[in-house]
Amino acid sequence: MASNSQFAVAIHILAMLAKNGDQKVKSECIAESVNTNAVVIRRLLCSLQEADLVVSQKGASGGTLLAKKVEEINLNDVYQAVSTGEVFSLHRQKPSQDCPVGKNIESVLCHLQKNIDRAIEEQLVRYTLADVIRAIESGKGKLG
Amino acid sequence: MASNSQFAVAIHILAMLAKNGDQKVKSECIAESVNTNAVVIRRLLCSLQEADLVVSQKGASGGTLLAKKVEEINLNDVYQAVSTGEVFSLHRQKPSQDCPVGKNIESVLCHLQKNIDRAIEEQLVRYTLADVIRAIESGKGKLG
DNA sequence: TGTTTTGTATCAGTAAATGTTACAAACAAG
DNA sequence: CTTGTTTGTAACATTTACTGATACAAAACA
Repeated sequence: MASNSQFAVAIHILAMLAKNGDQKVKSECIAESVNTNAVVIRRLLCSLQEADLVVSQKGASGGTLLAKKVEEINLNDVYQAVSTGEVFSLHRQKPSQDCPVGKNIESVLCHLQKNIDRAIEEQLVRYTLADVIRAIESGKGKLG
Repeated sequence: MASNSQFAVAIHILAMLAKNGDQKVKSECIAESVNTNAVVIRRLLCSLQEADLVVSQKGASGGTLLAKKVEEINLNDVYQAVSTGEVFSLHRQKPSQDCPVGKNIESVLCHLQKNIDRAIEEQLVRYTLADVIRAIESGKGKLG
C-alpha cells in the first residue's frame, strides 16, 4: 500500500502559510496551489491544528495561520502530525507459532522498525520550515 | 507510511533458509510458517534471487538455499531487493506552476526524500542476517 | 440576518498489495 | 522416457488505504 502523500502536502500547506505571514489563507486557495480538492486540505489542516502547528478560524474572513515561527516548526513535528504508520508493515497474518522462526520474528522486526523510525526522526529534526522556505526561494531545492 | 509487508516477509524467508543450512526449503514450507499462500513466497523469492541472495531449483527435490553466508547478507541488501518505492510519496497531481511555492516544492521534497532514504540505508547496513538469527534465538528480539 | 468558511460525514473512485487458481517449464527419480 | 514434484509466472479476485467529491451543520463576521 503504498505510501501516501500527506507528508508532502502538509509541508506544501505550511510553506504556503509561511509565505503569507500574518495573512490568513483559505483552504480553497491552498487547494489551488496543491492542485487538489479543498476538503483534502482541510483534513490535513485539522491534523496540523491538533499538533498546534496552525490555527484556523471559521466564518467570513476566516482562514489559517501558522501557530509558531518558521524556525520553531521542524519537519519531524510535521511528520508526527500527519503520518499514520511505520516505514514498513509487519506480517498481515500472524506467523505460525509452531515454527521457531515464526514464533520470534515479529519481535525482531518490531525492534528493527523502531530503530528505523528513530533514524528518520533524527534526520527530520534537522530541518525546520525556515529551511524549506529558503530552499524554495533559492530555486534549487537543496535543503540545509 | 508505506505499508507493504514485503520487507518483513523477505526477512522471515531468509531466516527460514538460514536455519535450514544446506537443506533446500520448499516455498510451501515457508508459506506455512509465514501463514500465507505459497505463490506470495515464490514471488518474493524471485526478487531475492535477482539480487543474488538466494538460489532456487525447480523440480522434484527442488527448493531454495541462501546464496551467501549469513554474515554476508545485510538488511539493506534485502530492503533494496524487495522495496518498491520511497518512504513518502510526492504530490499525486502536479502542483500549480503559477504559485511560487507550487513551482518549487517538488524539488525540495525530492531532496528531502533522498536524505531520508539514505538515513534508512545507513541504519539497515548495520545489521546482517546473522544478527537476525541471533535475535530470534535469543527470544528477546533485540537486534545488534 | 445573510454570507462565508471551517469541520466533518459520507460515499465514490483509484491504486497497490495480497490471495488464489491455473498451468507451463524444469528437473529428479525410477 | 515417463512420471511426479516444484518453481516461475500469468491472470484474476479480494482487500485495504488513500484520494476526490458532494453535502451540510456550526461558527464567525459584516
